[in-house]
Amino acid sequence: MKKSDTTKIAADTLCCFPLAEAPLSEEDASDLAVVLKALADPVRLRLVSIIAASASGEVCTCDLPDLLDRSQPTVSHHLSLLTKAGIVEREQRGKWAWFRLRHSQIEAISSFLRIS
Amino acid sequence: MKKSDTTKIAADTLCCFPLAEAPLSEEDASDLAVVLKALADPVRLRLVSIIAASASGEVCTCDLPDLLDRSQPTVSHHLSLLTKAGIVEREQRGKWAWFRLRHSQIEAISSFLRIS
DNA sequence: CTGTCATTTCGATAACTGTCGATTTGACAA
DNA sequence: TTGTCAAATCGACAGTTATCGAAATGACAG
Repeated sequence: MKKSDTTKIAADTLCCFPLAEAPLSEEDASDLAVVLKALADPVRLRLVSIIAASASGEVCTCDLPDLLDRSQPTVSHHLSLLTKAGIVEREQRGKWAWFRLRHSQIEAISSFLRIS
Repeated sequence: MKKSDTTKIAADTLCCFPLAEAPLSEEDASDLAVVLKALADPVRLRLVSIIAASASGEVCTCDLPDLLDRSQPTVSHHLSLLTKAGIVEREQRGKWAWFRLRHSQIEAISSFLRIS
């Protein structure tokens, strides 16, 4: 995959190299680590679970600083990482931005780990 | 869960709070992040894939510095993190230590993320 | 075009993480 | 008990990451 494509990191790696099939190359491992690192943070896990658990499946950025007890720039930073990792997607609607999960990417991670 | 139990971090959290069910508490999110962080590193991903892909399902520590191109203390450090996160388990056999995956923990992570 | 308000970017700082050489600990054989 | 070799811990350092206030950018209404 191209290193320059930052919007769907490792999507093709996830789909093509199940964990148990063969030892990962250094490059594939690095790509995958980017996606997993995006999830492996308490604030981002809460962020993802807030979106996942919301009735409408989407959340307005404007509510997140309060819900997460973090400043607005910090929330923006975490949303940016999740977006780059392809885990959430952003939609501008009127004055505010809304985020929803990219279920396919989360499912891809889940499948990748399904080795038992 | 008890913070002091470092050998099976978040195993009960993983089993009981699927991602989409409700927003994670700060504490649950921190516990989960520990497990995901253990996976979210290129060296540790390669380590896990090497074990998963091995015919016998286990690997001798003695081979790992060469396979991973890292020093013995560095490999030991990564193995320690994976063990604390409950992702691998260690068995002393004669002079060497062998590691195998704890499939249940990896499957737990996989299930936790299965929200689609 | 201008003002307002949401969001990102910048800059700085503290905390965390990966890495390795050196040392210590630990298991086993004789 | 002692010697040998594997593995963990220690100490140090470089690179990364989370965080926030301040400033810049961007979207929208009038």
